Amino acid sequence: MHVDFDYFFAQVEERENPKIENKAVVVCVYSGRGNDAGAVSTANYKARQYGVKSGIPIAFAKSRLKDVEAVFLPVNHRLYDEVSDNIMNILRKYADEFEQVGVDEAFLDITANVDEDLEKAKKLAVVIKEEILRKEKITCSIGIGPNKLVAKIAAGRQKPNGLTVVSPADVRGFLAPLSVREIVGIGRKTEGQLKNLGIQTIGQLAAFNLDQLINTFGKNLGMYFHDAAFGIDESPVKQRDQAESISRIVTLKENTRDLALMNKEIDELAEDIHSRIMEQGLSFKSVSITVIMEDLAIVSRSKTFQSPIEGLETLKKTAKDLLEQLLKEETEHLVRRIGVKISNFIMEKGQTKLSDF
DNA sequence: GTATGCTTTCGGC
DNA sequence: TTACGGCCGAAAGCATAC
Repeated sequence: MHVDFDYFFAQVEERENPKIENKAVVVCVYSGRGNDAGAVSTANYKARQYGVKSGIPIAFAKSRLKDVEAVFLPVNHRLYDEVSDNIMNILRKYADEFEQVGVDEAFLDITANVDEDLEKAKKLAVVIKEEILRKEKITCSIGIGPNKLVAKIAAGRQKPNGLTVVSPADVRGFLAPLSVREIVGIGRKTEGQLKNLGIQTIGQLAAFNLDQLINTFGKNLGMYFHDAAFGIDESPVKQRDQAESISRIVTLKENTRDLALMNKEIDELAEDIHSRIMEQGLSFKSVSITVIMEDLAIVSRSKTFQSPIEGLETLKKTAKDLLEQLLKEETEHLVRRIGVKISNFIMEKGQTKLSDF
């Protein structure tokens, strides 16, 4: 089973203030540059009718909604995290195995819980939806299928407040008309390569010769695509207890190439990230920086050490060195935003286990 | 030729 | 007319290993 909370941040805001729920609700990340500088994080369905969606500039959204009753709100992550935790705890109760994906999605293995009975599974989904609505006043869309691949695609078919059940017998027919892009692992580039082979739908992918797929994509990917087209996916629902990376990014007050100024920002970002990792008693092997230029081009650099990094100072120095090197290579533009990321986590001595690592 | 791991970019929300 | 966040994991590309 895959559960997806509907237009999550905006829905939480509607819940907090029901007066706005008939209006367009737009949750925004303001960059601090004044006016309406910033981007839309999420919008409710009323706003989406006017083309307002995640990622577009706030000023653009305002212009699209100028003739509509609309509410623009700043993101309140603490609130969304709390509601998310509450809902995740409801979901966890019903799962043999539970896998949270981000703040608003989860996979539940319910095979044993419903005795492999699809009717029971559907009833369980209704119970779950009712409990989440009653306790947290939030709707979600649920997909049920024989595996994660099918369940996730199913959850995306009917939104918001949807429930889509795909029985093993129906899997082929359900998938056949859908775009290959619905398959996790097929992005824009792979979609293009498949199109060159005359493949656009999952049905066409299923009908395609396996050997030729392997010739084009290699054994691993070729077999994965072939299986996926038939709705075959053995990947387990697996608890994730540690994020794979921790990052922070800021928008600078003004575009600049002043290294000293940017180094000060890096210090702050690094300190913040470092304090979070220390709380969890983890160390890390990789440091990355991301720079977004004035033309919004994104450039990044990273460095992986052979053994875990201990100190905050090493993190800061590594990030600053990466930035200096990057700016030597990118000499054309001013810098608009700057970010620091750590990954490749290693547990400190004395801890038992870090799953997946 | 394929697998693996690292680096950089992409894309969802 | 233009407008532009912050975070995460996935995808893509490449080098090297087997």
